[in-house]
Amino acid sequence: MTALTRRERLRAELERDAKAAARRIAAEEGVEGLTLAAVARAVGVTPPALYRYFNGRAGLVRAVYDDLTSEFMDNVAKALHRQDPDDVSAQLHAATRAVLDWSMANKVEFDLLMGAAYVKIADSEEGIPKVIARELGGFFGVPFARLWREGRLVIDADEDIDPVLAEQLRTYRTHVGLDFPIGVVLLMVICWRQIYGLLCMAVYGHQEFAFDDPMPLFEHMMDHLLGILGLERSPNLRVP
Amino acid sequence: MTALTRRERLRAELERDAKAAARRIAAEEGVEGLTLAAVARAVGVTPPALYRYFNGRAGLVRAVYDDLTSEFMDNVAKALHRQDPDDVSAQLHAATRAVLDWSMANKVEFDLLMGAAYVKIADSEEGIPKVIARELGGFFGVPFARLWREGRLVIDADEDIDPVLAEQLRTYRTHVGLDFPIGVVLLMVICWRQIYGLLCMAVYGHQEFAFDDPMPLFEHMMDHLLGILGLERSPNLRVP
DNA sequence: TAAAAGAGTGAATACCATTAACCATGTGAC
DNA sequence: GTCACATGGTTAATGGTATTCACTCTTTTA
Repeated sequence: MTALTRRERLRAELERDAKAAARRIAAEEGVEGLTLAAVARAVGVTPPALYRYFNGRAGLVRAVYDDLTSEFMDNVAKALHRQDPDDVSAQLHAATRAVLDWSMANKVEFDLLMGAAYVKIADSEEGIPKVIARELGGFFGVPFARLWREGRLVIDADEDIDPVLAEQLRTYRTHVGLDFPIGVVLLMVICWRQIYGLLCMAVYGHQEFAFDDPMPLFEHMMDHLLGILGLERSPNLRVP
Repeated sequence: MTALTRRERLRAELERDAKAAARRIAAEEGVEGLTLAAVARAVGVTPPALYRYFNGRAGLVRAVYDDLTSEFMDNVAKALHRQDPDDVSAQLHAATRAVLDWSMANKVEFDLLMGAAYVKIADSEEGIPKVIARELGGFFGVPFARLWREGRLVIDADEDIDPVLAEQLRTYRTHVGLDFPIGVVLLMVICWRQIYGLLCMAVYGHQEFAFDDPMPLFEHMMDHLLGILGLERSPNLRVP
């Protein structure tokens, strides 16, 4: 079965433990509190030992980042697949809500994946990490493509879009691997702008003094966004 | 004239220099690279000397934060007052654009004022800093109040707003010191959500691979937002 | 003019990352 | 089974950071 040698097994275990500890420490202390020394203490080795597993502190953060990407995307995908396969409204609603729920429950992780901390990783020598924006774009592209095929979307004609913006939308479309008109891409970006704004507001808490709970604003926004897409709030939304 | 003693003058000078150095270092190295030691080197003293001026590193960051708040608000106010006093469209457009321009030109500073780094300041023992969201809300409240008085706005009636959301909007209204219906407040929040989303997207660069220049999306958004408010893009917009 | 207040220094402590030299042990070839 | 080698850990050293404390020098002021 497991053709793993003792060494390989121990290595895999320590790597798993170290990443788990790193994730926990980051969540508790913030990314800046995620230190090699703390992780080393948590797993019972000396700090230099971790250099056999990660490329220094930057590599550790990068490893956490990679894990988070899968966790996040899995989460969103699960929320979507919990819905009726023909209920696009429920799919979009649930997936978007999953993004918000995960982000609120994992604020530090959000900062790493989709916020300010990302910039610092991208700048490091660890190479440009998988860009979540791309994956998420491709993910949400599926229901948008369906809506487009079904002729539900009211979009701008190519020639009505500012040429510079049109070029950017085409670049986006290529990178994310979509194949519908840039008017649809524009619609996606318009939706994402609002979702992302709400996310950052909620996670970074700049208006926490009034909007302590983001759900009312979220639901209000979803009604609006679904409306833009010619949809109505689904009566069959399934939330965990 | 200057009833300042020699000591007071020297102190004021060093404090000014230290904050200027801190601002420069933060912009170049990021907030995490803003160290007491670096500032001490820049102004030619030893690190402990700075404890006579700031409450440790947290106090230094806080001092920079406070300076940035004024700089930012001045900037936005100037952009607004450059416009025709009766051209609300131009005022809103220019003020919003000033927010974007400043943020793009001062990404680290944006992170401190309106992004993730703020959270860490707010959490520190330095006390809750002036909340920029409040000041900005009060600022943009003026043109909104005018539009409301002029009867241009199409808003939801109080009873059509979800009760929980309505309560949050009332709290926001109170804290920011506005006096129009919560439907107008909701309109402000809807606009801000989009603006803030665009800002974070542009500053944190998650979609930089396609939207390297945020201006086309910004102008597209402004047309939309002005439309929501029953306005048109002003032909007399004055940008610096 | 002498006491008090203020502003800086140097030393000490305690974190942190990172590298280098070194040692123990598991692995695999023979 | 034995032995060379790769692997994964150690300690020690370097250098960066914040922070506190004791001390000195200087300016202010009573």
